[in-house]
Amino acid sequence: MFKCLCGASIILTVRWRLPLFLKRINPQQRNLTTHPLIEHFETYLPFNEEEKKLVEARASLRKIKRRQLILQEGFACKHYAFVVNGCFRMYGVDDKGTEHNLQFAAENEWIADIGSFHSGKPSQLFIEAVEPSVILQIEKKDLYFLYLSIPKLDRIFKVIIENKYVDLQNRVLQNISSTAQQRYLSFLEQYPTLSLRLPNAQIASYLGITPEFLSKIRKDLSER
Amino acid sequence: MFKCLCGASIILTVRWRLPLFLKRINPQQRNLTTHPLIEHFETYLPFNEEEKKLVEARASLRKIKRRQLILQEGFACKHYAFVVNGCFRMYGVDDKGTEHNLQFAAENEWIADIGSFHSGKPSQLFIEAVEPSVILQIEKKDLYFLYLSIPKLDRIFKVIIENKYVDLQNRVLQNISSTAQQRYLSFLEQYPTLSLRLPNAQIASYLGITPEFLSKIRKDLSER
DNA sequence: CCGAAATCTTAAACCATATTAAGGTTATTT
DNA sequence: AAATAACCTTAATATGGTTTAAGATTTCGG
Repeated sequence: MFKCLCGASIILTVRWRLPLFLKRINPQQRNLTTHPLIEHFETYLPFNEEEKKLVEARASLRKIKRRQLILQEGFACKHYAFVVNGCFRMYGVDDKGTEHNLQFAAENEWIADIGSFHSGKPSQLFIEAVEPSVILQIEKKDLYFLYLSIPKLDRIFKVIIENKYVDLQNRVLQNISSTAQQRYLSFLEQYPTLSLRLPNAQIASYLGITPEFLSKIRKDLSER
Repeated sequence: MFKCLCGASIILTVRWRLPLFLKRINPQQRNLTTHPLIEHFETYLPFNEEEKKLVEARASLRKIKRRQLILQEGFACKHYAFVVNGCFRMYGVDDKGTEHNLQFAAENEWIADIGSFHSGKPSQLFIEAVEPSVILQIEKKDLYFLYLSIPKLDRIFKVIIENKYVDLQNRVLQNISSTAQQRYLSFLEQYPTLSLRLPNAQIASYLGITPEFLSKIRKDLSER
């Protein structure tokens, strides 16, 4: 039940009300009895009532339109964003103006430019909603406060980022050792639902190839 | 002075004696008054005497020969290794038998297959000493004990891995957006000392190119 | 429901990098 | 110091992937 090292079981309480527009966006997909962030944290370790209140008070809900940016190159990354609903991409732009997708984040995932967030320096990256989305965002001072008042959050975020690190490392290994076709096939395998939600051009950008070449790969694959 | 959020200053005590062979390997490079791991941790947060003893009791020093493996594909990764002296590479092997370097780790860096370490599952990776080296290694049960008895270690390792994550993310961005020449130049810039210690073939493998092509890149660069 | 915008596909020419094979140089071991 | 192993370079050929340009299809906003 828990993603890390704790056997105790949890009793969920009905306390938090999801705004209407959230239900409209995706009415059936989510259990509406708990605050999404608490639900997320409790997949790692249990939280008591006081801790839950601390978290809820410092996370603010925000609705994001398709194509809206929540981080722009040149600005510091001010928030950690937890995706309640929808999907985002984080990308960099090279000198020719071409975008390169570094990461996608859908429901129950975090997205932020971690380096810029902690250093306060201008980011080199963009984060854009690829679907109409809802996030819970936490400001730096609030997250730091939460780390101090709920020490197990250090543990939880350590585990979260360890898992992201492992994924990223596998991606690097793939990038330096496989052909584009192999990378595309493992993307489909690793992110089957994402691959249906995203335009192919976005997937191509993530794989480090042109949309044209992905098109060719898809043709080759379908002809077998 | 500290790498994270704490202003207090530290008083170093002379308590730990480095074995002779370590001084032989690299006599002048390191301050010999403190245990290397404590020194490392205290660049993040200060440790009291009791905490230092806990850490020292659970880290074991190990001397590794050049080309010796400290992790092999098919075995679980049993230790977190902190490099006191020397240099390691972590690599995967593809179906053709070609090795692909994922990461190097020199003095004061950690190296482990984090996924395999936590899951206990067989690793797909190798970790090999590229120089005669000395490490301090911590077993899983000891590290988990330390996490429980010294909670700030959660914080410290969270920050360590956040930094590694940011580096890795930059590498992914480079891989999907730059030519091999650009990647080689930024490798030289980012790791100037490593680039002198490593054989070019190892650097090529890290960059995801063949040694022959790196050779051509170096020729092109020298002809300008 | 329409028009505009975004997305997907095809194909030819071109470029970056791999492969193969060979010879030359530098370290390590004995 | 010699022998061996590891490492580096060169060059010809082959391949994976890009570029460009154009047309076809789908999606979205009004």
